Amino acid sequence: MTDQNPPRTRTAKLADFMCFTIYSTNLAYSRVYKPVLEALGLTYPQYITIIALWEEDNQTVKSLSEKLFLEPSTMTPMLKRLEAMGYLHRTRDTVDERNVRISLTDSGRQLRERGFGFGEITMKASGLTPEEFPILQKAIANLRNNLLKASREEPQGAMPVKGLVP
Amino acid sequence: MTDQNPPRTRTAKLADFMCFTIYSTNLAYSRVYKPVLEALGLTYPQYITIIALWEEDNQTVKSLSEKLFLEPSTMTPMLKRLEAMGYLHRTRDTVDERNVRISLTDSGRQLRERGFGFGEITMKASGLTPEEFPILQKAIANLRNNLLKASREEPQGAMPVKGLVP
DNA sequence: TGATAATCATTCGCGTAATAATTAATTCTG
DNA sequence: CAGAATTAATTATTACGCGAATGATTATCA
Repeated sequence: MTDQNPPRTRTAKLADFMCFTIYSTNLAYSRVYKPVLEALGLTYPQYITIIALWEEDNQTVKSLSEKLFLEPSTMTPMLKRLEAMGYLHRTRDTVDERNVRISLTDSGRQLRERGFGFGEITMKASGLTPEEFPILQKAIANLRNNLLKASREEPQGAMPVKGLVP
Repeated sequence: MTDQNPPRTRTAKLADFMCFTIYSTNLAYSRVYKPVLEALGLTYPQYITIIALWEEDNQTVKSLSEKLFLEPSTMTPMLKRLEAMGYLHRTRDTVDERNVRISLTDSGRQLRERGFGFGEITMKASGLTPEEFPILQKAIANLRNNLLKASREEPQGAMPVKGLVP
C-alpha cells in the first residue's frame, strides 16, 4: 500500500518522558536518604510507615496501605520486620477479627527523637528555596492524584492509536 | 495509654514530605502504565531500557546504567531477561573485552510500532495542559539533579542536629 | 617487563513491590 | 438461620534495586 517510510527519526527521547523524570527522581531521593536511614536501620518504606503511624496510631493494615499507596501484600512482610525490630505491635481487632491493628511501641515513638527530622537535609539537597518548594510539591501531588484517578477510571484504557510518537 | 485525640501533635505529616510525594507519584505512574506494559509483556525498567537503546544502540552496560541511573548489578539480570525475550543481544566488545555491548534485535526495534507511543495516554492522564507539562518536568528534573549532586558530595553527610522536625 | 592498580561485568543477599491464590471472618440475602 | 458474597490479611511467585564480593581484562608505572 502506501509506502509510509517516515524518515523522521523522531524517536521519543528518554528525557522527554515524565514517568522517567519521576522514576529517576525517586531513585535520587533514595540515595540522599540512604545514609540517614542506614544509621536508623530502616528502609524507606519502613520509614514512611513509622511516620504514618505517628500521624495516626492503631491503624489497620488496610488503612495504612491506602495512605501509603501500597498493597496489603506489600505491607505485611514489612510490618512483620518492624515488629521484629520492636517498633510496633500487630494485634487482631477484637471487634472485627479480620482486621489487624498496628500500634507503635515506646521504642517506635522514640525514633522521632533519634534524627528523624532531616527536613533540613532534604531542603538543602533539593536546591530549592523555601518559597518554591511547596509550590512544586503541590504541582506534583496534583499530577499524582490525576494519574491515580485515570488509573481507576480506565483499568484497560482505550487502546492508543499505534505508531503514535509523543 | 491515655486516649488519643491529640490536639497539637506537631508531628511532621506524611503529606509534607517531598520524598513521599515523589515516591507515591512513581507508584501512580506504574499503575497508569501497567495495562499497556502488560500488553507488551514488559516491565517498566525493561521499557525504559528499550527506549534508551532506540536513542543510541550498541551501548555498554555501564553507559546504559548511567543513563538510567541504575547500578550495573541491577542492569545485568534485566538485560538477560530482555535477551531471553529476543529483544536484544549481549556481546563482549572485541576491542576491550571488559565491556559488554547491548544491541537491539529486529524484534526489539519493532516494539516501537507496537503501541510504544503512549505519550497521548500519559498526557491525558496527567491532567496537565501542554503548556504546563514541560515546565513541571523541567522543575522536577532540576530537583533530581540537585539531589544527585548532593548525594555524591556528602556520602556520609554531616549528622543533623537531633530532634529537628521539618 | 612485571607487579599493581583500575575498570567492567557478574553474582549474591536483602528488602521491597506487584499480582494471584488462599484462608479466615463478617455481612448480606432468601 | 444457612449459604453466598464480601472483606481483610497472608502466602507464593516474579522482578527490581542496591551494596559487597568476585573474576576477568586493561592500564599504569616502577
